[in-house]
Amino acid sequence: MPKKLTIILGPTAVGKSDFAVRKAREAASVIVNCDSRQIFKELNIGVARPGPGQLAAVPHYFVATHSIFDNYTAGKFELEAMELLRQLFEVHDTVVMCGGSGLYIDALCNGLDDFPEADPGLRASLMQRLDTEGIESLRNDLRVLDPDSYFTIDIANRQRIVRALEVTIATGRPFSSFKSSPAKKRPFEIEKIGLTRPREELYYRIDRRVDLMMEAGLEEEARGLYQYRDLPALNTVGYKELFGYFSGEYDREEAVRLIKRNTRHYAKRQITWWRRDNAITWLPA
RNA sequence: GGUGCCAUAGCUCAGGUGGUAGAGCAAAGGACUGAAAAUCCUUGUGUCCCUGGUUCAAUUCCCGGUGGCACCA
Repeated sequence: MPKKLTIILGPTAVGKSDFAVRKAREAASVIVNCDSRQIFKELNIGVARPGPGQLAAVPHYFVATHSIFDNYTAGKFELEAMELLRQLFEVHDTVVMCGGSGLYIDALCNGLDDFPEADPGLRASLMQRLDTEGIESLRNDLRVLDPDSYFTIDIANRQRIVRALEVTIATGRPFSSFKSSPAKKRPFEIEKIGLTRPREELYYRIDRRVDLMMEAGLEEEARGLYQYRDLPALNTVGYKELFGYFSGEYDREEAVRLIKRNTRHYAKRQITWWRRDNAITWLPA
């Protein structure tokens, strides 16, 4: 029996979770989350984690299973999700995956290139240099150490420069030399279903959902995490804006406005990411 | 009813002594290989309320409308 992974994707607040639950029940199967924030047990309200009803209806994996202190990455997700799927396909012919993290989905479907483990302290020191010496200094290093990357990656993007440098320095091999592997072959069929809604409707749902999150106690949840606000995992829409309110940069109303706006921007970026993927079957939600 | 002020981008408003206009916010488009709900790049979207007049030319000046606000009745 051929195994099939059905991936439910689409912009935030489009209605993926409910759709995935229906899909999983039809197939008497389970749901594997591929949302980079719902995976954290410390984040609940602000990341619209599946509710008790949804969790009871269908077994969910990778929901609230990891910690914001773990330094999670797309690479780890690829490995862990592949191992999980291997186990699940021993029991099921179909598995449903649901989530909005485009990079995680691509990592799972096509695989990331196999970069060796990087030194964890290296990024911190590069970030330090970014602060003290400026981005131009790191650019110059990259131009010398890995000219190919220097001319191909987005030179205005700090994260890209730091990433290329950290791999190059840690391994002694240019970052660019790791890339270009063909897509990895997966031992199962992949079906991608993208959910869509008219932009106006999607934005209305986002605004309403943010209001509901605030009513549900998002402020308290964020307040409890304020002390950890520098963790990468807390650089997250719904939390970072409240942190700004807590630190006195603006009032609560402004924080809510920013959450709504940034969620809309996020949805737009997701739409852009998937627009180029013609393996997706698009359905109205 | 009278008088005054206002009418410009999706919103709040600048501006031009006549040559079709620009800020903030909002928004739109794009990129993306271990931070990805991250990070980065690009873009002003407009009957300047309507009609008529003056003028080579009116969004700008003038007459008259319409709508809004304020004050007086």
